[in-house]
Amino acid sequence: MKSTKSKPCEAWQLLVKFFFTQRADLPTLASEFELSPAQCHVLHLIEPDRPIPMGRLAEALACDASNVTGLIDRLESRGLVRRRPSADDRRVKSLELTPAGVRLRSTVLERITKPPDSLGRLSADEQRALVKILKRLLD
Amino acid sequence: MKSTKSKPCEAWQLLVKFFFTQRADLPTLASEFELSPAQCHVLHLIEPDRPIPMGRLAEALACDASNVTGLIDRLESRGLVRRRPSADDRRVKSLELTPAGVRLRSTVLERITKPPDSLGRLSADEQRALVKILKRLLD
DNA sequence: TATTGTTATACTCTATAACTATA
DNA sequence: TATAGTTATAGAGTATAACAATA
Repeated sequence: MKSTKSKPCEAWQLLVKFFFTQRADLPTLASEFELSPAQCHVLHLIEPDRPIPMGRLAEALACDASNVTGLIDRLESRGLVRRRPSADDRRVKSLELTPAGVRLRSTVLERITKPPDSLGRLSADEQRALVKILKRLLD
Repeated sequence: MKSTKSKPCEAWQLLVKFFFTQRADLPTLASEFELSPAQCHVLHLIEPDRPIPMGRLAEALACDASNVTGLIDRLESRGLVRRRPSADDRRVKSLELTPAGVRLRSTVLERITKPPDSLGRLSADEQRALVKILKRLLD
């Protein structure tokens, strides 16, 4: 009952492990930039020059819309994000990164998994294989 | 400036994306079992038949030890985890899953990334490659 | 009427600091 | 003195429900 039938499981067990490892690291990493894990997540989701309505951000975060208000309040008060009224529908507010937000996002994303350390040990072939596989997983 | 020099980055960018996708999914998934994301994390870290001192769990979660008290209080009150005094050092309390905890952990871990859906589309070779790569990344 | 975002409320998660009981 | 876990406290994250403005 050890490694008999569970061939397809090993891969996902490792992916789960990777996920939880990253999850444990995120608070420390985020605090380097005085961000919370959730704020990092928001920064990741708001791409530069791609305004996103608050409701769609809530969807992407898979959380209630009421959270987004406070989350964005805090990021906006730090000058990282802006609320912009939508032209089409005056109920909708779109979110966009400020220049400072764009810079911080880029810094955080480069920092979040340090490619030289772990990925540098992969051969070019392995990296290509990994990219191909992850693309399929995320499609 | 699209795919010129950033060969090693694509892999980690995808891993980051995978991580945040999973992070968004976790609250919904956890709530299926009336667990919080943090409780899922704890359940993942306490392996069956492997008691772990509270302090070491705090380390693994990369959080302050004071959190673990409340986190474990709630899991213990649901009968999923037990506190056991350590024989060597009476200050230390070790944590272990109850039978119900072991069962729930297994269910949650099977559910957390549904292997048939995304991983099932990978060939055996790809799965082996993925396992090999992830093992290196996590070592 | 239905929808977008906000507010009010309550609970969980989290860190800091002070405490206890052991060592 | 130092360490393991707890308690007290405060702030952030989260969901639910009720609300305002707009559609």
